[in-house]
Amino acid sequence: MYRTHNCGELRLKNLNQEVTLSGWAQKSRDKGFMLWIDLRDRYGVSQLIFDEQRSSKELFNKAKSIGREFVIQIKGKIIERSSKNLNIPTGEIEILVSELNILNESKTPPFTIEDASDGGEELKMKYRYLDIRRNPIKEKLIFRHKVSSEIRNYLTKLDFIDVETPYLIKSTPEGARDFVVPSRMNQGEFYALPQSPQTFKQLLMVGGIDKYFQIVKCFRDEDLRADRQPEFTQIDCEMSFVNQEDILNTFEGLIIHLLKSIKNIEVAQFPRMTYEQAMSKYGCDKPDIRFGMEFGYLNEVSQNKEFNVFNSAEMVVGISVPKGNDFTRKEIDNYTNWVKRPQIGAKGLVYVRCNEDGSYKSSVDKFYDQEDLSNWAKKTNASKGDLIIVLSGEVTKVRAQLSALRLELAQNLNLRNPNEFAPLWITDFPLLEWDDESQKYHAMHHPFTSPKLDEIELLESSPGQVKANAYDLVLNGNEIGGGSIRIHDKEIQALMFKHLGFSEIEAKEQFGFLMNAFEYGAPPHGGIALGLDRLVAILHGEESIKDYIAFPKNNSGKDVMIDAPSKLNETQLNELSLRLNSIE
RNA sequence: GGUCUGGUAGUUCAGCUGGUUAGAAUACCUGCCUGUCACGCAGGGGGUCGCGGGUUCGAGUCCCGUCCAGACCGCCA
Repeated sequence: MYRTHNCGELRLKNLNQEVTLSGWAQKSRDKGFMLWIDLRDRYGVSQLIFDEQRSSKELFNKAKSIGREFVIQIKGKIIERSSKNLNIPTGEIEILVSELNILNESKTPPFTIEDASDGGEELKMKYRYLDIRRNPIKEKLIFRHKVSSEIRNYLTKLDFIDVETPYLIKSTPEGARDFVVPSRMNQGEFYALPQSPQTFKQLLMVGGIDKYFQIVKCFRDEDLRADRQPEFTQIDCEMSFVNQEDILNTFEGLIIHLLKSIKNIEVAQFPRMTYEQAMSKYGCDKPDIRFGMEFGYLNEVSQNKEFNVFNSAEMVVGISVPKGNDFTRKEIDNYTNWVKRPQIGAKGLVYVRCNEDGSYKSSVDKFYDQEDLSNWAKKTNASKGDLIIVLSGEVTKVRAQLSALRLELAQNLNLRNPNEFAPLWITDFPLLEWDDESQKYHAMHHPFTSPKLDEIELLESSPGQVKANAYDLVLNGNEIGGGSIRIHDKEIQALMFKHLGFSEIEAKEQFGFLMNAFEYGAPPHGGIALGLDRLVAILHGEESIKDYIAFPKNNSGKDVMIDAPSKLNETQLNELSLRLNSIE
């Protein structure tokens, strides 16, 4: 037997018990006459003690030879410490070791296995298995498990069933780039890994599985970010005989359940906002509503004066920064430079200081009098002591710029409290989105999303105006899920494909199986997919999903630990009848 | 595809406007230490300054190229 107890559970009440423990030697403190080893396993740390008087010379010397991260097994007696450490749960006891067995030696690890490690990101990725031994990473994995098991509990209780869908499926040109897998048995042909099990879950609805869920890996061959990995996990759900309201309520309930069961936080009913409202109030479709700073539109009160920058702008829009009048000139200059970076792309910013005496001091005093500025303050809800920041330009650009600045300001003013959770629904997304590159409309959500039926005639005349029965779940400024009521009528589906620029033949080739299924009594249905990695990270108070994935990829999509992706040898290529263009 | 930041000891970093033998902390090794828990004290070993080229009497430092890492923009139905 390797162990009778784990390293985290022993307390004073276990005094005088004989125990066997196994684990890793985290650290030894050799005091000459006495030697302590911190023995660590998944559950905690227990202190082992060896000394000149109570331990045999042989045992004492063996203990001295133990290096960091040796795997050892010991037998010993629980004794009370004569100097206690109340910082750790096991700090009142220690184990007087009588037998020591080295199960495995270890090289000195390249970084310290401690809560605050000295290792850098890259190194820790390369030795991910050592990083996982550290509490912060280990706890994140455990936290993820808690979240996913609560999700299973909640959905199972509501009669959802977990159905697995295939990973080797068909490539489609819509949406993100597919990861592609060559077929050996069907030479020259390729599978694609799913970007989501979308069509399969709809087929399950046709199959009568009226409540489906799956916690499932999805794959997208696009560039990475802190919150984006090429393979990621979705909580994929679909329901039949439901309308949008049913779905929102069901999954609002899921988030409420998670916040309650995991964070012990009660949240009220989620606010709802249409896409149009969100874009107008916050300039983006995933607003962080933990703080205000809503957009104030200033065209009326700023144009037709002498200031040409604003006069020629399509949109003039500002936000009021609470207590922003405290900013120094230098801080404001820094924000000016910040918005001028190519990533933001603004030409500059106009600011108005709202002084405590009720007067205004702006960077455009030459063009605007106190009354003008007081109108700006009204529009942006600014009070004394605030700072109004105004940007101008094309609608889509200036919204994105001011939205980014709003988040940056809130971040710096500590208004984005990671322990506060502000979920909301964004509804009524546009059905279609114009794509400049391909010069055609494509589905904003996906091609199976149902249009608002009363707007369907607009598809011909002004396709950009048609709204969809589509919704996103937003948490603290992050999109953590999105879904829609699907089309279940083959005529409407055919109409959609037509408007997305598919010929009948193309539509049949790519989605014929779905349209066939719709010939056999497809129920009305809809669903949602939530990003598990993101949800877990945000619930844990972080934005980067990397540490919540046991073995993540780096910035360029590589796994530096196993060195993937890697080259195929000639034999493998031949088997697949693939030949590489010379890339060397 | 683009913008920016970084690459110096096992590790994390410092190294100014170019100038003796490239430093600190930590880790590692040795010795000492009668209750440590970030133990302490003394000593020691450890460097192709990412790589290639250039400028210069002289390059870790300046220039060009390149590779790698990270953040962001594009992209992500």
